[in-house]
Amino acid sequence: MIKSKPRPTFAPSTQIDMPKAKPIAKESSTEEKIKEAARKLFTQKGFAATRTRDIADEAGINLALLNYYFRSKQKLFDIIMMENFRQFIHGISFNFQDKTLSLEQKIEKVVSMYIDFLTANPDLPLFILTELRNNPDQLAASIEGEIGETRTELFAQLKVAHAAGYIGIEPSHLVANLFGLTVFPFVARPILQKVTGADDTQFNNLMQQRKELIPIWIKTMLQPPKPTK
Amino acid sequence: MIKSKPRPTFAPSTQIDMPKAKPIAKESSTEEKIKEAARKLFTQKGFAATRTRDIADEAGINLALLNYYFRSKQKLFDIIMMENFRQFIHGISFNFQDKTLSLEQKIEKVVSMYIDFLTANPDLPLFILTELRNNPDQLAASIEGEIGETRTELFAQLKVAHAAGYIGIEPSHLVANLFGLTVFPFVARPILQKVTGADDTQFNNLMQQRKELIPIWIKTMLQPPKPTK
DNA sequence: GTCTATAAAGTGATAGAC
DNA sequence: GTCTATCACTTTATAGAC
Repeated sequence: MIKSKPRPTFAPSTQIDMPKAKPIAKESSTEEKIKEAARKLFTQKGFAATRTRDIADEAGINLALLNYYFRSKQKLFDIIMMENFRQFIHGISFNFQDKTLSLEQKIEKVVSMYIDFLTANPDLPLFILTELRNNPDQLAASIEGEIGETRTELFAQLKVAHAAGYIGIEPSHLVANLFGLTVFPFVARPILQKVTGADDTQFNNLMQQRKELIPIWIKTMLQPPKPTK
Repeated sequence: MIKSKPRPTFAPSTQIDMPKAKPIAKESSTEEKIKEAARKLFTQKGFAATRTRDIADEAGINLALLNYYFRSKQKLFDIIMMENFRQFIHGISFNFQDKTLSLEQKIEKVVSMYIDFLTANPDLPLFILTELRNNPDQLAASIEGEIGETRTELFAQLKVAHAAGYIGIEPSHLVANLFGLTVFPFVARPILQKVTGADDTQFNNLMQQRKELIPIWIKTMLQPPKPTK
């Protein structure tokens, strides 16, 4: 049972469909099959290198159906892009908003959660970084909407803490280091495996180790400068 | 004075032209203009999103000339790709082969040189990472040729040093951290600027600071575990 | 060497039958 | 809702004049 979807002659091109609550949870509808195929290919190869025909083949349906459901390649991409991006930053937002956790605890949680997430979605960060460079402003609003308040507040707190000498690192460097240490290995995975000679299993083991190691390294950076003895 | 270039009917498609020593250094020949235009567009937008017409326009010449000189979009791309990649890893190779430097000194030099290099070529790392994911094996040989011996040797030394307890970090993590801390900020620059609120000048200042900071952080990681007192 | 014109193939999107 | 057939346009590449 699939809902009918009228095709507007002039769809407002700026509007992006938000994911709707599905009335039937388990059934993999045609619309959903197309979206999953599109997510796979767009995330792996990017917008320009992905052919709509390949998406249709991957979904096991006809090319015409793709346009029937999503009207255009661009609109389908916008939906995937938005969902990928929300997923990518949701974990940060979620953990950093938890006021019962100390800064160290927040870092531990975010690192651990992110390493699991990236292990399961290895192509996502490079996709985000690439397409975000192509649409510098499209996602400004998206970032604000998802983590705007938390970001502003947390960043202000960190700046105060640094100015007062409680932490020995500027917040900008802290953010760069936290995500550099956590995300970069997944982005540079092919090079790293080549350089270190690690196979897939060894690589995953190394990433698991980093759940413990990164918070230790970050904590050291956080320590205020020692008083000259 | 531009050299004539016969067009073979069946060019071996796997062969990639190596950069040749130019007899005339200063003159910007048509061939060179095309290459520079191609480098700019390919590096910014990737292979699939770049049109040969755009390259021709950017170079100020006709589309037919591009094919006259480089035979096909793919061959032109292969040349740019190879040159970009060699440039990207040359600095590492160069500094790590200098046997008069200690490990700490090598790290200082590589970080400093790389931050200047990435500041001048901000689009290069994302290009390398993206296109390298698309051609996993094409560059395996290239890495080996450029830094193969040095890599093997240095990595073996680090493993011995770690096993003997002289350094407190596994070599794989050291490599991941060194390049994560150095390269990642440039790759994630749009996000970082949004999150930290830094403008372009402030961003560049932060990167300059990291020339001093990253070696300090890395040195801390290198320290062997303290004996339990 | 450089151009204009055009071939040849690819690609997004639609019409219309069922 | 789903399909086949096809249009309209883009893009790479070549032919041939100068």
